Amino acid sequence: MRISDVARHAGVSPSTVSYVLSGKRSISDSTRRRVLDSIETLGYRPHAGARSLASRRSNVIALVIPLREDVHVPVAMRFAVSVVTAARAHDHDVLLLTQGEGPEGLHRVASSAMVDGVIVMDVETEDARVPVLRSLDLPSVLIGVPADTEGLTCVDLDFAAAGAACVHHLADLGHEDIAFVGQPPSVYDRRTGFAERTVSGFEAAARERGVRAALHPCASGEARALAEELLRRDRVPTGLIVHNEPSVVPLLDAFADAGRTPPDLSVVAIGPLPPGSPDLTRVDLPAEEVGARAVGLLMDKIDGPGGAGVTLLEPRLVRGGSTAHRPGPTVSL
Amino acid sequence: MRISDVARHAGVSPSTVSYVLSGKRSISDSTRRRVLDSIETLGYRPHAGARSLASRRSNVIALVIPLREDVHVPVAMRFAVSVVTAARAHDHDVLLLTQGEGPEGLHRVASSAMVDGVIVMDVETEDARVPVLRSLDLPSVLIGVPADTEGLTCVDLDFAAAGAACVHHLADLGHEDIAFVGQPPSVYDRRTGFAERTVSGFEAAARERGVRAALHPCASGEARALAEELLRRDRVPTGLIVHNEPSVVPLLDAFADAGRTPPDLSVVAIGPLPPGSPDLTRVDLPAEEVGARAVGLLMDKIDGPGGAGVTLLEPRLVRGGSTAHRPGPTVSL
DNA sequence: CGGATCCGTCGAAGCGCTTCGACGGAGCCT
DNA sequence: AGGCTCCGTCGAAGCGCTTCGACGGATCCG
Repeated sequence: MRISDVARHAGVSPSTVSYVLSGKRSISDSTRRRVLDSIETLGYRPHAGARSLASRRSNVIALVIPLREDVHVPVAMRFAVSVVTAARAHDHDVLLLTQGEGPEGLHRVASSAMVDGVIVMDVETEDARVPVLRSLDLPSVLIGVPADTEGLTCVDLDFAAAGAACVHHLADLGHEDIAFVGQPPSVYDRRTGFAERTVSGFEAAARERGVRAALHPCASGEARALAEELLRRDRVPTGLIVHNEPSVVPLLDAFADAGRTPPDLSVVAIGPLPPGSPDLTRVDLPAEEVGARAVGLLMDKIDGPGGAGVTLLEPRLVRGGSTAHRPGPTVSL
Repeated sequence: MRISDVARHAGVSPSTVSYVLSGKRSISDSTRRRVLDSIETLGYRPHAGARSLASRRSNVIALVIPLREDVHVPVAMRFAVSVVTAARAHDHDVLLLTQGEGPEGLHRVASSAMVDGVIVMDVETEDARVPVLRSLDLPSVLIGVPADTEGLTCVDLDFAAAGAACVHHLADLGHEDIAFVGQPPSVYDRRTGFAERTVSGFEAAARERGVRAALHPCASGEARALAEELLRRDRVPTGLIVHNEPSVVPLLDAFADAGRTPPDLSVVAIGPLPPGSPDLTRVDLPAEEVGARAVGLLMDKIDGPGGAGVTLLEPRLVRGGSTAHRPGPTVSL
C-alpha cells in the first residue's frame, strides 16, 4: 500500500496525493475529494520512514522523563500524558527517553533524525542536560526552570507565586504560625527548581506578612512522625502548607487524632491530589496545561524560530474545606 | 554526515560501511577497524528514517500504557522504565502510546511502519485491544493475561501463586483469621486480570488451609477507615495481606495505634514498596524482570516466529519484620 | 597447474515519500 | 485578439540507507 496505489486509484499522480496530504499546494476541490476517498477506501497510511527521509521531519518528539526515586511519579505521569495528548493533536508521536542513557540518548535521537524536538522534564537548577541541549541544535522545551535560562524555552507553574499564595491565604485567615511541609530532603539537596522556588515564594511572603514560618522537608512515609513532632511543640502551628502530595492524608489524620481540625487547623496543599482526596484548599498544579503549552512552544520552534523565554503559569488557589477563619486570640483582640 | 562520508573517510564503499554496521556480511578485521574509527571520528549516526525505509525495520517498539485513575502509577511506571531499558539493550527505542487514542493508535503506528512491535500493559480479562492486536499482524506482547490467550504472547507475575504464598506463610505462622486488603473496587469491576488472579489464589489457598479469610477492596485514601472497621470486629484478623501499595503504611499505622503489631498482627504486602518503607514481609513484584522478559519475547517475535504462550514469573516471598509466629491459643493448644 | 571455492568488497537498484521546476489551460488585461 | 498571470497537476530527481548480485584475488584441491 503505497502512495502510488492511491494515486492510481484516484486517477492522479503521486505528487498530487502528497500535496493533498500536506496541503502545500492548492488542489481543486474535486481532486482533493477523490484523493481523500481513495485514501479512506484503501486505508492508506504514509510510510513514516520514507516520509521522514524525504521531508526531513519525523513527526516525533522525544520526552525525557526523570524517574528518580524521590520524584512523585503520578505527577510526572500527568505531565507525560498531557504531552502525549498534545503532541497527537499536532500530529506528532512521542518517543520515551529515560534518564538512564543520560545525555547520550539526546545525541542519539537528535543526530539520527529520529525526532524533531525534545521536551525535558524535571529540570534542576544546575542541570547537566542544559549544556547538551544548547550544543545540540535540536528544538527543545524544558518543563522547569534552570538557573541560567539564556536561549532556552521553559514552561512551568509559577511555584514561587504558589508558595506565596498559600501564605497570604493563611495569613488572611488569621494564622500566625505556619509550617511548610516540603518535599523529601534529597529533592532540596539536588536543588530541584520547583521545590526551591516554592520555598522562596513561601519565605518571602511569610516575611512580608510577618508570620512565623518554618520549612520541614518530609521524606516518604515520615509524615505521621513529623506531625507528631509538630504537635509536641510549644507553639503548634495552626496553618499547614503541604507541598508533598503523599503526605497530605497522613498529616491530616495525625492532626485530627490530636483533635486539630478546621478552624483550629488550616491546611493548604500544593499540587494535584489523588482522586478521592478529601475536599482541601489547594493550589492546583495544572499539569495538563503545562504539557500542552510545552508542546505548543516546541511546535513553534520546530517550524520557525519560536522565541525563547520562560513561561510561568499562574497558580490557582481553590478554597476547600480544609481552611477556615481562625477563632481565638487574633479575632478577639 | 552520511554513510558515504564515512565510506570516503575510511576509503571503502558505502555498502561496506553498512555491512560493518549490520554485521550481515563478513568484513576483514583491518577494514572493520578503519570503518569504525571513521565513524567514531566523524561522529556518524545513520539516519533513522532512511534506515527504516530501506530495511523495513524501524528499531522502535510501541508501549501502550494504561493510566487509568485507579492504576497505581508508580508500579506502571516501573514496568515502563524496565521496558525502555530492555529495549535500549536491544537497540530499540520506545514510542509512548496512551489509551487516549484507543485501538486507532495501534493501527496508525503499525501501518505507517513506525514500530516493529508493541507491548501492551494493564491487560484486562476481556480486553478490547486483544482482537485489534490479533487482526493487526504486528508482533506484540501483553503484560498481563486476558481470558483467551489463543495465539498471544503474555508475560506476568504469577499473581495466583503470590496470593497463595501469602496465605501459606500466614497459616504457617499460626494465623487463622486473615483479611485481604485489595485494590480499589473499580479495579475488580473492570475485571483486571492481575487483581482477579491474586484473589483467586488467595481464596483457593485459604480453603485449602482452612483459615477464615475475607476480601476487602480498598479505595485510595480509605485505608485508615477500613482498618478501624476491621478493629471493631468480633474477631479482629491477625493476618493481613495487602495488595494495595499506598494503603500499606496507613494500615500499619492504624493497627499500631490500636496496639497491634507483630507478633499479634502479621502483615504481608504484595507488590513493590515505596523507597523508605518499613521492613515488611512481602511478595516482590519483579517489574524489572517482567519488562525485560516482555521485550525479549517481542524481539524474538520481531525477527523470527517467536512462540506464543503465557509466561508467569514465580513470586518471591521475602521475610521482613512485619510477620512473626503467633503466640497464644494456637501455640498453647 | 588449472579449475572450483570462498572471502571481502563494490556498484547499483531500489525502499516510499516530498518537492522543485515545468507545463497546459483558463481567465485577465489592454 | 494577443500576451500575461495564475492555478492545478505532473514528472523526475532526490532523501540516505540496505541488499543483491557480481567480481577479483587468494586458497584449496585433484
